[in-house]
Amino acid sequence: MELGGAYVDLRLTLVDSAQCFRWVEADRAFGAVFSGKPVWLFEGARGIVLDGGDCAFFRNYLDLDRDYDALFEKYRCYPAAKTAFAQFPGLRRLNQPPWETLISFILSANNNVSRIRSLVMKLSQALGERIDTPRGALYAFPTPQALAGADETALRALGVGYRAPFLIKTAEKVAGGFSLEALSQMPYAEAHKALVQLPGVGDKVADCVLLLGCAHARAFPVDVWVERLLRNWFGVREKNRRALSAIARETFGDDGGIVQMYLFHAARIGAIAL
DNA sequence: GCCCAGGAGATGT
DNA sequence: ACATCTCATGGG
Repeated sequence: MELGGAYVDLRLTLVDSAQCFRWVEADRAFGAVFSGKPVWLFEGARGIVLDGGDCAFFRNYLDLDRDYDALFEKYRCYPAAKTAFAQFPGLRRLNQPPWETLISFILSANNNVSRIRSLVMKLSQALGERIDTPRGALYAFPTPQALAGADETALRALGVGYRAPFLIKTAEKVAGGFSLEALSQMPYAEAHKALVQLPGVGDKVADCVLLLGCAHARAFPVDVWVERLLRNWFGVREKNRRALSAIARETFGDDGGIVQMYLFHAARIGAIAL
């Protein structure tokens, strides 16, 4: 089934941009499990082709109904942003399920991208349902119940280290009724305040979850790369990251988080100087 | 062997 | 409120 819409660079969007850590590549297609069903995405002659899964869901997942050309126009007055837009055509902000975004970014704290991906894969293989497809085996992301019931020692054996109790306690809260779905309906500030109540979730992880899992495009995560970038390209003087994020939200406004994604990736791979 | 990684939590001031 | 320490692990 063809999704249509603008050009999407699947490898960049699903893997290399480090928004998501659970897609596997096989035979020029990208596979994962959603709602218990295997899904493969690949680039066809007339746009993205979806094999399995719901068309409307993946149109939203890939943010296909957003006008990125209009967004580029809106923010091209910032030289760093203009450069990043030109470097990465086909990069989209993913709208992921909030649960897997939450757990993935708890794992991201003080960690590197290749290891985050390795941990997400190991978690899925250990605690998620296996589904065999013609292109190979896929594993579902562990459910809140599965993770809440996991043994801390077993999680540590997978390599998650000191984050093991964070994962279990947060999973217990979600399994116990903490509504992640409600976050997308709240104002940004209220949703952020609710998220940082969860163990292992600070300001930065909360912003990643809001931006990539809760449709809050104004959320502006500030990590080491974005901090340097804001100081050197935008002359921001604030000392701590909370203040930096607040200034960035005021500066960039409603779609600032999407700009952040381009800036982060450009900074991380060295495409723009810091 | 050392430094770093899409930081967060605990503690001390 | 703000600065400083510690926290596992393995990739580069």
